[in-house]
Amino acid sequence: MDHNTAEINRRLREAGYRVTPQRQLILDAVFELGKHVAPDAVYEVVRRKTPSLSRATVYRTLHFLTEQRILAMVQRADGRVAYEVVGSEPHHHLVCRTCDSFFELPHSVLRTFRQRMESQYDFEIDVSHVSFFGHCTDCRDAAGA
Amino acid sequence: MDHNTAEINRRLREAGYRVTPQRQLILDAVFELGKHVAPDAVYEVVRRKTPSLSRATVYRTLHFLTEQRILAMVQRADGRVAYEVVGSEPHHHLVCRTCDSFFELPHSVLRTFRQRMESQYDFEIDVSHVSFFGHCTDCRDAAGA
DNA sequence: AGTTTAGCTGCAACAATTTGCAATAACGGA
DNA sequence: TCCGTTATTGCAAATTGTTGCAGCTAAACT
Repeated sequence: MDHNTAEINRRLREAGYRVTPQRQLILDAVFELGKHVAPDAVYEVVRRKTPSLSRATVYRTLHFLTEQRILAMVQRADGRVAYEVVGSEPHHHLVCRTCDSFFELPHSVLRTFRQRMESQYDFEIDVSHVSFFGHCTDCRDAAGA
Repeated sequence: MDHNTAEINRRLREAGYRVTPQRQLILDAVFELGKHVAPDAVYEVVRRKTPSLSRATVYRTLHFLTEQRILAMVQRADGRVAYEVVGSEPHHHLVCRTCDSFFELPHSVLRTFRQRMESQYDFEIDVSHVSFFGHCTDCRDAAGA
């Protein structure tokens, strides 16, 4: 896991926020855990290093890092949310409502759509991550059988 | 509020489910409350008529009616879910992450996108309702000032 | 109308998430 | 390096959402 902590810390401080050990631990945990990380999974990881760190801090920090565009909030099929690190290239997901599996889509599939929304409605879609829900081949086959 | 209760009841019974007073009350409440209805708002309404009706039943019924495609689950900017009645024509929303306001989009904006996902990935997107998150004109102006 | 039976509800315990508040500590300036 | 300001944390309580289970009742059949 090779994220540029210094750069992120600089961004936060520049915006008037503080870089606390809790925030660093939580961000490290999300990096370590990879994609679609649930709040509880983060809590389990950070609590091993710092048992005093509270659940409330995990939730608040995940929200905070999302506001700062360091993390992206992703919606899971069951309605709960998960998080992942905002990479250099945005990408999107097709999430199966039945089996909860997901497929990645390149950003390009939304590029023209986004531009259209911006010119037509003057609304700037946050494309760091978009999830589409539906049903994958396998589950459709299983249901239709 | 002029929804065809008889037609919905028929559909449910035909599928082997029961039409209970609780389900009717809850569906009426969603109709009455309009768009993007939160579970708790439904609970508050139905509890006035039937105080014994439990929160669990509200949540379970909202899920159930969503599975039956009578309601659609919509994602709010804060990650929580809300519900609305599935109309004859699907539509979508642009939801502002800052002020939580939303704009309706006609289904046509996703028609070709959906077809592409189906032919390219064999994934059938559930288009009864899709939410895009981002920032509206006003909030962008306010932030950028 | 009475009986059956399987779907549905209420309760209560539990899990997940948010919030108020007092104590703490990051960080800029002396 | 110490200090003061104020963002941030931890705790505990409040909200919000889920689940197991035992009793209830809608719907079908007679």
